[in-house]
Amino acid sequence: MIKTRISKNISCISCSAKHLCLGKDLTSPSFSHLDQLIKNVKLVAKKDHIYHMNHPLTSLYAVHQGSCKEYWIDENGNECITNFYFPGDIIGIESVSKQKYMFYTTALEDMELCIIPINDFLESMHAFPEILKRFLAITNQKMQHDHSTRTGITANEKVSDFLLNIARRMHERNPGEKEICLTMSQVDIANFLGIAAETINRIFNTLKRKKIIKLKSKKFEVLNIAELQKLGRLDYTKIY
Amino acid sequence: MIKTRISKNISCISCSAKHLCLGKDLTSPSFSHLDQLIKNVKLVAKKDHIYHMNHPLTSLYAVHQGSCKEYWIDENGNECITNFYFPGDIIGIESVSKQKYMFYTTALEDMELCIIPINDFLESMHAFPEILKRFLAITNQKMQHDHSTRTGITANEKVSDFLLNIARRMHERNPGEKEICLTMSQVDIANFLGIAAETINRIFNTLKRKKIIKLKSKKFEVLNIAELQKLGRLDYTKIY
DNA sequence: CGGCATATTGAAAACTATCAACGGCAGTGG
DNA sequence: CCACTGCCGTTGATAGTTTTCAATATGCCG
Repeated sequence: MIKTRISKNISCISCSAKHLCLGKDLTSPSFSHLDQLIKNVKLVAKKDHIYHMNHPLTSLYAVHQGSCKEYWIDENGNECITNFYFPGDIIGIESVSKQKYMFYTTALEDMELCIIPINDFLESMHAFPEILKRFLAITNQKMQHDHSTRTGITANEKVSDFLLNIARRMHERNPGEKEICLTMSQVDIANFLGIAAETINRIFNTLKRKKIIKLKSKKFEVLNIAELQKLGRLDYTKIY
Repeated sequence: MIKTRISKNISCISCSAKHLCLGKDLTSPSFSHLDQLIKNVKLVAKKDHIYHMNHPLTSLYAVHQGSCKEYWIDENGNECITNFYFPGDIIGIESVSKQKYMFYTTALEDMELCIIPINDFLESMHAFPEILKRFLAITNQKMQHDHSTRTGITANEKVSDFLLNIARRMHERNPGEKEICLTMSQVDIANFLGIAAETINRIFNTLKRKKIIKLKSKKFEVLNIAELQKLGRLDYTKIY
């Protein structure tokens, strides 16, 4: 198993997520600058923290490989999951202006994260309008995404929207692959959606019975996307 | 009653919401620039639209006076309210990068809105690092705010968090006044929180019976803030 | 003074959480 | 290598919450 540590050498140019990440839409000088900004990779072992809530914000991270969950702890000690992140996602954005991390983030599997030093990055936005524009776009996209994960009202709607959200994001990252690995547990999904884990499990079973999804252990696949959208509540025209 | 129209002459310098709005923390050259950027005020009558979903984004708006609701319409024709805005709030932020409004917004009462032409404003961010910094701070604040309105799970938690949210924002705007005017209807609150209007009404009555709030017609007041926070779920350390 | 939107209340139905028990699987340590 | 342990997923029964439906006030605006 890998240990959490810092490693060197990484390149945006050869990254498989560059069509989603910070570098998207950047032209030559901006892109090169960004590529040079990211010098180090942080390796994080499954279950380890990427950062802790209230710690000073030193960098944003771009997920290069793996997945993680973002959460806070309520007054009763419950883990309240706020987001899941996958390759190409930037984590820490909501924490920039307070200069401290607003949440905890832990790896759901062994991860590789590109370190984006925050001060260098803020300077880059001033120097390169394209980078500013891209950052605003990512921020906007995050606002829309975070909103879209909270549209469902009933448990059925929430679960349907959640599965479609995951399926869509995985499709962006690997269009050829229909089978998705759900790296988070059902308990994690329950905490994220604010419903009981048993309810999640029962809805999964119903969806399996209706042949709308396939799910075995962590292996997940949407079989009938139209039907799943009908069960959900999300306005898909707003996302694409 | 006022008609929806454009009016002239407005000044950030004398605005009562300048400690909350775009101009907050700006020093002399940036502040003056911002002040000059905002040339016109849009007057919107109660129930009229400020903008329509999917229309091209021409400007952001700063609420100068009044309040409004932001919403979209789901596939069944239900109005899904995503936010309420009050003086000093900037509306349209989530729509910047797509260059079209992502939601409908209508006035809950007669309003005065400062028009922030989007192209001029984007240029200002390049020219004045302070304005960029302030915009990033507002964007961050919005992300945190939008998140904080979605932490509650049970109906009681949602209503408690909602009332505290409103009370806190009104206190920022008018610290001396304990009595708050709830400009939105109970049906609006229901649509916003994703629970039935009858449930809202019953929880309001329970809170009144317990002397935690006072509520008569639109006039609202928190009588026991500590108790209301206990009923809610929000982590208040993250907001202040 | 209507007429319509909003607020209120009760009763029943639907939904979801909770509690409890069990099976399977993976990682740990002997 | 195997037994042990703990986490995760599964299922049923029950309790609790919330929605829905229906009927009745209340209040505001023209």
